[in-house]
Amino acid sequence: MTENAGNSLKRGLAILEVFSEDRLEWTPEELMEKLGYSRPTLYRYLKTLREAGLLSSSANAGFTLGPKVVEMDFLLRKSDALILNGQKHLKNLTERYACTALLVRRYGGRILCVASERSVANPRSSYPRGRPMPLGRGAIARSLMAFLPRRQLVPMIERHMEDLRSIGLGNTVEEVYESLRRVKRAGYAVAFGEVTPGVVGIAAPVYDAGRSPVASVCVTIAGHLVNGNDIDEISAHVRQAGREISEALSLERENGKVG
Amino acid sequence: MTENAGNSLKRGLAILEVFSEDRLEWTPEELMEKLGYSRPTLYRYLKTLREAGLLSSSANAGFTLGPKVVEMDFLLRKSDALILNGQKHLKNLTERYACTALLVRRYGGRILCVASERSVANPRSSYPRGRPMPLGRGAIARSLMAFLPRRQLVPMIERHMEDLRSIGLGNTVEEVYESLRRVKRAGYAVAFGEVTPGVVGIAAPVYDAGRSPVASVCVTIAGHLVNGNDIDEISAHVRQAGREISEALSLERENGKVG
DNA sequence: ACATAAATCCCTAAAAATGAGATTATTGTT
DNA sequence: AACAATAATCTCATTTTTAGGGATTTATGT
Repeated sequence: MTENAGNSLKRGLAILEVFSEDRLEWTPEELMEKLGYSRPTLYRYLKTLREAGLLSSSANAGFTLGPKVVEMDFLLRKSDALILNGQKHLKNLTERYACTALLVRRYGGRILCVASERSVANPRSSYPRGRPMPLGRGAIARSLMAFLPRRQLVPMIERHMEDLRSIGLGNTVEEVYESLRRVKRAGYAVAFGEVTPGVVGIAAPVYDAGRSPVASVCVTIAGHLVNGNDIDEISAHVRQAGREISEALSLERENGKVG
Repeated sequence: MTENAGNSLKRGLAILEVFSEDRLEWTPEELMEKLGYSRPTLYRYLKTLREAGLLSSSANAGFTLGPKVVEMDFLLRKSDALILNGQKHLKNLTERYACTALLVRRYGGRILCVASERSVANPRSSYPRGRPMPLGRGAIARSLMAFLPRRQLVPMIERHMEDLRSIGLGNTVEEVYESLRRVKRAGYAVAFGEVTPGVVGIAAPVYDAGRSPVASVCVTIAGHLVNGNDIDEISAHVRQAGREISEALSLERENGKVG
């Protein structure tokens, strides 16, 4: 089904790709169907992946992701410069406002929350650590898109034109592009209830060393808690956090990784 | 260095194995040395793993684990029956006592915390989610070992004889075995400062369907907060939690996975 | 004990992996 | 800005795996 011809590592890893929020469990039969692998081949892959701890099979049920994932996640939290440098800024933000603060990383056409802190009991924001977020809507997505170079940006706009139009960013690619230019000039993005109804998102980009942002720092806060002035104040802090994290990242870069 | 001959999936996945808490970052050069792969081969693997999001490379630094790990961890949290069923029991325990409550899973010769809750500000216990725990010491390890069948147990005792002796479980394999039998009869394990000084651990096994426990539920609590009676009380709750989680797991098993 | 389904084994043609060495990017330096 | 040093990629012939049909074994349920 998928065309992963000729590369047994890739073919094996493709199995990990089929797990998603709506499909947390797969039987060998289903995997054969989905991936088009023959029975013995599939079983060979599954065996290897299970031995590596990446998959886990419980008798009656099918296969799920395995405990090695938990271990790797722990290691990642200890090694990801973005998380390590960003955490304290998230703390600052949640201490100052009744909000959820997120670090969202861009990778391979997606954006993904990698760290979050919150100072409100019932978080209306529905994107905990690890859940991929929509690309076409929300302050975070926009704070990343707006700062991309035109070459990367235009195709992305085209891909998400429908969403972008529906939130009123413009009806043509050029109009959207212009809207995003304004976001870029402002240095941050604000969204009112685009992702979660009633929740305001305020996001600013984080840079690594290059021209394109690698991540976004974002505050989500209940709409009824804030007015225009509050948003101005918060966004100043969010931008500041974005700048400081960026600086920390590029410093680390220069000196080579430290410790 | 490692003998992973003839299996490119295995060889590729072996790269993920070298990441550890003391070694969060690897350069290609180091990986070649460690794994004994040729330069082009290694780079091919790295490319594939990076494309899959499992690795991430930042220019100046080497390779680290990648964002896909975060995503998979999110999915795992949503699909692991142990976590799903156990979470509320952890909550119960932390609400009742000023403690940290853990779920620890056994896999491939290791034990690994997969979920934790805490009701104390500064957690003395040093094993957050994802960090592999020592096998030879601590209530958790013992609550898992004690319930293994002799065949599996004896070699494990031998492997960890040094630790086991140092905590006073016995000087010979037979003596340790007898001590563990007593733990089994009691139905739970208690440890005083074996893993973290000043911290008491109380753990009970969790079963899946078979004879050997698949996990352990554990409470760690500051030693100065508890006396003998408290420990009796807590351990009753911990055992109860273990039983209830086990029951939930085997029910799910019988009916096939539900959700 | 028996039937049914699930997982593994066996095998060889066909395809992919491998690595030495050359080549090309990338980065840092004067 | 040219250059040196390093890092990453490419080429290609050879060797090694891989893949998958079909048979077989093992597990599972009745």
